[in-house]
Amino acid sequence: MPEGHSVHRIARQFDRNIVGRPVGASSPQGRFVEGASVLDGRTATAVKAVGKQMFLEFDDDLWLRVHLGMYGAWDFAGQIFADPTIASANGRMGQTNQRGTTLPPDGDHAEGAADPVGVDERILDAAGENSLTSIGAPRRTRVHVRMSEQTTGLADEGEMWPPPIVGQVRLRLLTELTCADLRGPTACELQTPDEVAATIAKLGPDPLVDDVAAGEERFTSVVRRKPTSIGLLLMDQSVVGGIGNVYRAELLFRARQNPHTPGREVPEEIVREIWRDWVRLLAIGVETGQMMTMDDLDPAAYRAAMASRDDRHWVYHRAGLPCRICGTAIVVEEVATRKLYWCPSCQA
DNA sequence: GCTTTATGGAGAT
DNA sequence: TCTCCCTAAAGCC
Repeated sequence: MPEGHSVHRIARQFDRNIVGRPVGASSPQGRFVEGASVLDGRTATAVKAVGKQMFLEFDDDLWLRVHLGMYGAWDFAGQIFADPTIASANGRMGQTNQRGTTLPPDGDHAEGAADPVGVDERILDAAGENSLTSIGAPRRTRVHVRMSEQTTGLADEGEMWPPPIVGQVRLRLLTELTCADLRGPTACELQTPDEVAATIAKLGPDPLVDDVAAGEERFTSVVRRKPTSIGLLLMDQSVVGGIGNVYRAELLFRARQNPHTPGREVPEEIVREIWRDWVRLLAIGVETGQMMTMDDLDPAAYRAAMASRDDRHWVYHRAGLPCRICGTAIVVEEVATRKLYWCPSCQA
C-alpha cells in the first residue's frame, strides 16, 4: 500500500530503467490485453508521479496511468540501474515485502547497516537474510524473481529471462534488460494528454510536483474553509496529494491535533505546520523508502522503536499500546471505512 | 488450510 | 454511508 513517497520512488525507477527504451508489453493475467497490445513495441518517453498516481508516457502522446490502490505493486527484475539519489536499490516497490534477490556487483555486499531501521522495502536474498545495496553512485544491480514451485529445477539463480510469471500480473513491461511487473492496481489505463491533465487537475498539491509555497497556500485555504474534519481532509486527494492512512495518523499526532476537529477550526498556523511537516516527511520517505515519522525522537528511543518491525510509528497501528509521550492507550476508530489511530490525551 | 487484513478510491444509494 | 474492486501476506486454527 503505497503512499506518495513510494510512487515517487517507483517513478524514479522507471525513469532510470524504462524511460528511453523500447518496451515489450503484455498482460499475462489477461485483464489489460488490449492496452498492452497498444503499448507493445513503443518507447517509453517520460514518467511523472503526482500524489499516489504514476503516469508513463509513450510515443505518440500515449500515456499509461497507474494507481496502485491499497495493495498494488510493481516488481522489478533483471538489470536494475539504481537511483543514486535514493537509499538502497529496490526490486519490489510498493508493498512491504520484497520478493526479489539482489546480487550486489563485485561481491560488494553492503549489509543492513547501511540502513539503521529495518526496512519497508526490503531485499531478501535466497537464504532469507536481509541485505541492502549500498547508498550511493549509480550501479547495476541484478535482481531476479524468486523461483516459484513450478519453475524450481528449471532454472538456477537468475538464469531465467524473461522471469517466470508469478501470480496475477496485470501488465508486464520488458526492456532488453529490465522487467517490470504490475500486480493488483486499482487503476491501469491508457490516457490522452488531455485526460492526464484532467486527472492531475483534480489532485491537490504534491510537494514534489508543485511549488512548495504555493502548495501551502492552496492547502491552507482549502482546509480553513471546510467543515470536514481534519482527519478526513488529509486523506482527501483533492485537498493534498499523496497522504495515506499512515501519514495521516502520524502527521496529526506530530501536530498534536484531534483528528475530528473541523478543518476550518484548526488554527491557520497549525494547518501550515502540517503542510510543512508533510513536505519534510515526504522527502524523508522518498529518500529512505520508509515512512519514517519519528525522526524527532531521541536516538536511543528511536532505535528501540525501530527494532520492532511492526511498531515504528507514533500512533499508527498502535491501538491499545501506551502513547510514547504520555502513556495513554492509543485508540483506533473506524472512520469512513479506514482505521484512525490517535492519542486521546496528546491530541485532545 | 482458511480467514483476515492492508499504506485506496470509485460509484451507487 | 455502503458496496465493490484489486492481490498477497499474515494470522489463526
